[in-house]
Amino acid sequence: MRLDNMLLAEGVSGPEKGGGSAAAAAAAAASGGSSDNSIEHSDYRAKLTQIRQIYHTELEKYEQACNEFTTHVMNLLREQSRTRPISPKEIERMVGIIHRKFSSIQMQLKQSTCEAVMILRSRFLDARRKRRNFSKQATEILNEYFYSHLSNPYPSEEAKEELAKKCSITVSQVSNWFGNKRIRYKKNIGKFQEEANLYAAKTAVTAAHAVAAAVQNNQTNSPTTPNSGSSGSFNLPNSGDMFMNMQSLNGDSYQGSQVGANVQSQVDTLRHVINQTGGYSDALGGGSLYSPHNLNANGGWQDATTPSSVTSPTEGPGSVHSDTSN
DNA sequence: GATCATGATTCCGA
DNA sequence: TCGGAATCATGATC
Repeated sequence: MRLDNMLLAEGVSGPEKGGGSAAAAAAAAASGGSSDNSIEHSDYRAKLTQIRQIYHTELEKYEQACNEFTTHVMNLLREQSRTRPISPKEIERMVGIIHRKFSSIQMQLKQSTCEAVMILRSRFLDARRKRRNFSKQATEILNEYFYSHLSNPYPSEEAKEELAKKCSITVSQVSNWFGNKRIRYKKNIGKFQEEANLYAAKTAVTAAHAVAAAVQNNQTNSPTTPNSGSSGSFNLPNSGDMFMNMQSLNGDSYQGSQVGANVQSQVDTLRHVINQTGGYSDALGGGSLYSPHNLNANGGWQDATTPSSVTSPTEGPGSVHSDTSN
């Protein structure tokens, strides 16, 4: 029954018209539905049609053989009935045996056809074989998210869905991408530095605006806010202190508020820009402009299992930022 | 065709 | 179940 269903689903058995179209549609869906696969899909359909033809030919042959053999046995029994009495029940039993034998052969045929289809599918539709690079836009969106959430590059389910929608890929592809990105970034931070610079610079203006707005907002709400001497402008030469100020802003004045949450992610980017402007030297960086400050001593991401808004990304063991104000 | 980049899969541990 | 790590398989570039 399962074999029948599968063959039906694959378009091997069932009505001839449109045979394999469902499978071809599945193929299109599996490979992202891009039109550049149409040649391969037609190839797939051709092979499927070939399997279908062989299956039907063999099936017909078996049915014919079954009928012929049944007739032959019936004739033999008829001849034997001249010498000994043969009951209709015996004839029925013999026919039953023959049909069972042939149906088991048919089952084998179905099984091997299924196998052939599975092999065909794996060969043509295996995602690994059909790997396609994401579009430039998709990669940019993913990278922007990654580098702007560097302190905690673990998007929530909602964020993954949002990214998937934006990039026209699946949620699992987003998960794969972040999995690969995290591990490759961690393995070779130096290699990704340039990329990080690019995306950090891209979002720097936004970050600056967000932080400036936050600072202004903070000043409006509490005029006696400490560490707010620069009035919203960035004091790059002393960026270590400035970052502490931002930490203070984020942690003290805006903790728990929506603004604070937004600023937090922007801060990651901004910190990077600060590093790039030469105002921040990293003792652990080994000459690296973009220091792996978000990785803890064990090589894991800081706060990997806790929301980034709860703990400061630069706090904790191994942080070289924590006491620069002294 | 060698090499690198990258998306997907698998295995394993927490 | 999720994420890290290793690996595979394919695409892109030279």
